[in-house]
Amino acid sequence: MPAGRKRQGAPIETSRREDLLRAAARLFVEKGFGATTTRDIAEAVGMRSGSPFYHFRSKQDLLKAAMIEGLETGYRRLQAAIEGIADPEQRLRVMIRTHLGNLLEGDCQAPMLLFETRSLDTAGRAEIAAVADRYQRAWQSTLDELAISGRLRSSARPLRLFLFGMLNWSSQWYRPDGGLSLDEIADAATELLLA
Amino acid sequence: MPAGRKRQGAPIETSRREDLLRAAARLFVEKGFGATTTRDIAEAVGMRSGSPFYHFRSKQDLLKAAMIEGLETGYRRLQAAIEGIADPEQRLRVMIRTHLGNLLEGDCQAPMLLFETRSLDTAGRAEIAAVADRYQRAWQSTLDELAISGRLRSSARPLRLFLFGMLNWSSQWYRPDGGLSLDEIADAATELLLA
DNA sequence: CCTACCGATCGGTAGG
DNA sequence: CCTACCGATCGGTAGG
Repeated sequence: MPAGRKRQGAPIETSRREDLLRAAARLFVEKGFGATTTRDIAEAVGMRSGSPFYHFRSKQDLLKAAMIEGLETGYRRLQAAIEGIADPEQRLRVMIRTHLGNLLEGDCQAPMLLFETRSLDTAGRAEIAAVADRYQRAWQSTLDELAISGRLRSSARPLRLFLFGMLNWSSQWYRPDGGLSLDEIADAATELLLA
Repeated sequence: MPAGRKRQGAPIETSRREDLLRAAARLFVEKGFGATTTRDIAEAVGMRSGSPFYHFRSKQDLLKAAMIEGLETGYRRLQAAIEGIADPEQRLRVMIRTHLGNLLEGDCQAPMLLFETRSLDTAGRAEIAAVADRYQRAWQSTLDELAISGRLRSSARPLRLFLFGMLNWSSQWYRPDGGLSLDEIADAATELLLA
């Protein structure tokens, strides 16, 4: 039986809701949305089976909330990282490194975004797409800037998609102890793109 | 009610088993393994709920069989496509194009391989990894050949991983009517890698 | 491959 | 947030 249950009232644990979001993200990535039960999630944070529904209306709602929170965190980090960087080459390098950080150092919310959008219902998918669009626009504008001044290796259309492929796929093979640091990966990807 | 059920004995439908494999692959990609029921799969080929278990011992078994079949088909196509191509640059180009074909023109078995290995049990995962290894080795040897003669843009370690990222990620954005053909994607990816 | 069925599990709720 | 619970669904099986 879970020994970690605490009395209420201790001000040290403010946000059980966020505990649920993080546990859900991790489990959805590990086992998939369909194979994760709301009981798994409850148990992961030391709750009883019915209690997640005090915080979220449904399992779908939990998925959607975790995704939106992940996207907004990632976007905030990206904006903070590139603030004030005028040179587009340097800005791209920082964006790539930050994106890898979002993906590989976070709490699984970014990988979940990549591989569980199919589990969202139609309404949720539209909501996510709107938030994701902001993230994409930041990239497109930096890439456009580089393309205009001829500093990209190729201005062909699929370049941005190739870049996201390279970076996002790393969530499938990256291991923290794998002998390849995030900085090294970021540098190699940047070099491949720049002329 | 499904109108498509047929009497047995007509020699035209030999392989109900393969129908199941194809339907399962498509559904696993669309909804995920956990969210797909064996009833969904049965219905997709016009069977009753219990009948898939005449062909496969379990849902896990169905997943494993579909993956192994997909891998072997893909490997056969790759070998057939590069047979007799001596120039490694041209060979790489053909491999890339063939891989995209496996991924985007097949019957969903390749995309399933990319995104549902987590749903396999440990034994199945090991079995798949062994078959997948053969596929990877074909790539590595061509890339090595190019690296030695200095024809790769970068000989850094993550290059093969970047390449698979670019290609595999296309299963997330490619649309047959999207104005970008498989040949164009393949050419763009090849150019990005070659010096 | 169908019929008929079982035990287990799951998302979700009422009431406190 | 827990207790206690419900209806529905699911993977799988026996017997033909």
